[in-house]
Amino acid sequence: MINLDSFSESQQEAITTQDKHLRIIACAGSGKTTTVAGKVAYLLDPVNGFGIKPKNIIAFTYTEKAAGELKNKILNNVGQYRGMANMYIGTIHGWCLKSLQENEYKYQSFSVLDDIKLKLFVDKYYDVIGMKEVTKLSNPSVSLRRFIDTSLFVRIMDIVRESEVRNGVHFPSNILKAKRQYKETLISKRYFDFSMIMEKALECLEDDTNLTKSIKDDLKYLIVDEYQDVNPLQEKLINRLQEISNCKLVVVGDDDQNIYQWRGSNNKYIINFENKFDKGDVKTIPLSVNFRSSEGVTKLSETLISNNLKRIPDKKMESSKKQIFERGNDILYNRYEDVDAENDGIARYIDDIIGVKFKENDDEEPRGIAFSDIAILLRTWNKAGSIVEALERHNIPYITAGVNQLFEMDEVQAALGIFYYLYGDINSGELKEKWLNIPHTKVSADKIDFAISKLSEKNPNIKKVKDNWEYSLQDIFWNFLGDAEVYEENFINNTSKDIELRSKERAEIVFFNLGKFSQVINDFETINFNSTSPSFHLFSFLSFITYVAKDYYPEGWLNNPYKTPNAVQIMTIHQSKGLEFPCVIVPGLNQNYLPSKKRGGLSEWHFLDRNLIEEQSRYEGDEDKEDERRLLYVALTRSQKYLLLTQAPDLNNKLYKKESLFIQELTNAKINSFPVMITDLKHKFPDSDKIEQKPKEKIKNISLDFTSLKDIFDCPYRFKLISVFGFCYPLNQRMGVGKSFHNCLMEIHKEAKKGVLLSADELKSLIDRQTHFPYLTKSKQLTQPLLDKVKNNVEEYYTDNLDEFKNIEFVEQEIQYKIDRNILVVGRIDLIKKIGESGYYETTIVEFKSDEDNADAPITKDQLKLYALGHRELTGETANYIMTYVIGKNRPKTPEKLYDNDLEEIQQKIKDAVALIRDEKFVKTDVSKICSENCYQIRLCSNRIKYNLKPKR
DNA sequence: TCGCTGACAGTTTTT
DNA sequence: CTGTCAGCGA
Repeated sequence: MINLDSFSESQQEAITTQDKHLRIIACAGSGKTTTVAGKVAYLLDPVNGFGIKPKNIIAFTYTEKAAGELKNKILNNVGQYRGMANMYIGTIHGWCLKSLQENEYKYQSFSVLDDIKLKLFVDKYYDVIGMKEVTKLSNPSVSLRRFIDTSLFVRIMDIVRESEVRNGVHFPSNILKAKRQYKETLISKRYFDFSMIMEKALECLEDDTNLTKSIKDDLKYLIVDEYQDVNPLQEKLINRLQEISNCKLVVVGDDDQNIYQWRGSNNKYIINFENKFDKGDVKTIPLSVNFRSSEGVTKLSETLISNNLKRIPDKKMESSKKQIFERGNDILYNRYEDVDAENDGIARYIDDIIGVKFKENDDEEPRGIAFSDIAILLRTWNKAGSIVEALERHNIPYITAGVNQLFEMDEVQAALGIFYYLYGDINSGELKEKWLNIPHTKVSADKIDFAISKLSEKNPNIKKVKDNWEYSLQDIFWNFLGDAEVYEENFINNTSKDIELRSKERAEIVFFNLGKFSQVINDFETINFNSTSPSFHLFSFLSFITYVAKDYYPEGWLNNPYKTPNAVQIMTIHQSKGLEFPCVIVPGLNQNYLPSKKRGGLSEWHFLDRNLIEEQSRYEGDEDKEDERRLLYVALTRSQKYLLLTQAPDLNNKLYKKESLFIQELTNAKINSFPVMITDLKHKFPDSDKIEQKPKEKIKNISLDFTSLKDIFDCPYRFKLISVFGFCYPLNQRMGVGKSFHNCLMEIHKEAKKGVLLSADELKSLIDRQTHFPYLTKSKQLTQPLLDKVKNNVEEYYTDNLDEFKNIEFVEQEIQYKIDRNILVVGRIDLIKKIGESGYYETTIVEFKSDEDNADAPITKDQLKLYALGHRELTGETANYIMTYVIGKNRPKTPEKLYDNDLEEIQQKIKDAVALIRDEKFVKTDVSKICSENCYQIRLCSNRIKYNLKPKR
């Protein structure tokens, strides 16, 4: 199955060593992911006789993106191996959440708060969440302030839980009290934050729980990628998993690339890994050949990093010399008069290098370097602005996380105006003007007037609104856009072909920013929907925007996750980790920038005693600048061949005048003429050697769940609005009915599968536990009917289906299905039933819908067919029937026979859908029936005009 | 060349 | 709040 010949000797050793704990020290560009994927395939391969199944392996990665890449490579290696959905590949957090929810039913109804929502939550519950307890060390009468110090509080809570307490000391009582109140408040509202997921999972593993048992039985190999970035809590969890299961631990990483120490990660775990085990049980395999970079790049990087003392001794990095190093040409260090000249020099360099011949591999035909082959790597974002200006002067296309502040954009100001108007801060004329001021808009003044007039129905002071506490800002936003006919096409002004293209992009940016604003509303309402009267809800939202949101939303980024345009990429060094580029530019090599100045100002350490935390200094940066040196090391090793380092004194900032001390270290390289210093701006690359630029084809991995597929099947343009632009649906009080049903049934089925029959009381407490309506407002008249509805229907389901429970084969079975090399469809099947005797039986895949869903829609059949594909991947068998069960009506539909060509059909349908995404053909479905019946997005779609539809309100 | 003083400026981000 | 640096006096 797997061909070892394609791997280097040390890679082969890493792959085939299976009887020891393994530390793989993988230098930059050493083919780390490929090797790990090879290792997994090797372990699974029946030929090798290890008897390892997918469920015996867990692989932790640092990000979901990395997980996707690893998963993809593994799947491409193992071929037709079955049951791959049972192997966990993902983040530690992801695993913890999944395991918690599978192990303890009560956590099923919990959700995880991200950064922004967490801060909103903390601000909302300021009085009880423990923030007031945290006081200044120098002056205990000063405590953390609401809104202003929220980030500090969250950071302190993270440090307190994720770091290690120094031996012999413990936290003062106020911190402990704060921690307890913080956790209790989150739990009481059924929320986790990221640390708590890990804490709870660890607690779970410390007892003799089902989770502990399943780990003990199943886990044989635990792979941890990017091990240098593990923090103390994660290390504890990893150790615990190993201890319970006695599995082999495989850690992969590079201590020189630890750049997240300020987030608590600790290099010592990878450095001291071998000490954890007996000598004969553990092995270190260095992957020291860098297949990415030329010898020039590797030597230069090595010279730099050798100045670090706290690292694994005797480390080497050798270039595979796949890229030829051309001395004096590839690696440049340019110094300029001032920053303007520096930025201009960078732009001219880019102009110059475009079209230079480049080969990924020796045996390839060369292509011309394209814009997308070039990355500008920054230490801080504040450098981006002036570089972008220079690139614009030179007409060089670029993509960046965003230079403009979200709330400075005209369209966002206009959107915000809707709410200022409702609150009475601006008048209708001012609101109208804001909308008509958006550049290139074709939205008509009359329609704006109409939309404004409609807003009067939502005035929070009129009686109808005042008495109804369900007041959705999101809904107001969508309806305004609909009434005003704010469609994407209304921002495209096509006069000439060239302008048309740009104008299309501009229209997309407008919509992207509006989508981002929709997410701002969503973040706010997720936390604050159920608390206040309409007028106070509006007031709080505007306060949030004015005082808080600016800091919480640093920028709106326009990054299409599904394609990489041919443009220079501007990003931070941190973000560039794991990436590679033929050409890397590192500007601003000044003291205080790279290495950056230590941070002053009010910090968490004014509230939390430094002496309590083991190795506290890593949070703040070390004296020897080792952290910053690693950062430059990461930047340099992103380059395959071309590297431009620049420096110039900044006339406007006295801190950035002196050259970085790292330049000295680079110059001290023993190799002659490293680096080559020039200050002239002449052409470096002769035009005669250049050919046409040709971007490298970067096919991104796509992982799709049924929700996104459903959007594409129904209407690709809806997919664009939701998944590309990011518009969010309004929240409402009834939300949670479907999920409550689903969770109840899950617990019932899981218990039934174990053979447990529930008493009436047990069923009642089950329903209690699983019923959750996160957005119910204070007006209580809805609460009881909703609770009754879930209760009655679930109880009825239980009694009606007692006989069926013996046939349950799988509950909540995860599936994945690989469509082609880069597309993975994932999902979870509610229920699979198996009826009959051995040798002759029939399987039925069941999907539950509540009566509010459109259970009869053909799309539901597609969903079931897709699950059947996943089921076949898992078991090798094709299910016989598919069936929908409508809970509200408590009546199953008759199972439908499933045919082989059903599976082929759905497979083709998915392929077609993915092709639409890849080619960005987000066409509007041209069927008025679909548009009118179930499309909320019709408000933002020109089909509304075409079919003259009035959206339901 | 050393020490003092005042003015100035002010990260990185995933789960 | 605090690291950094230019300017100043000795």
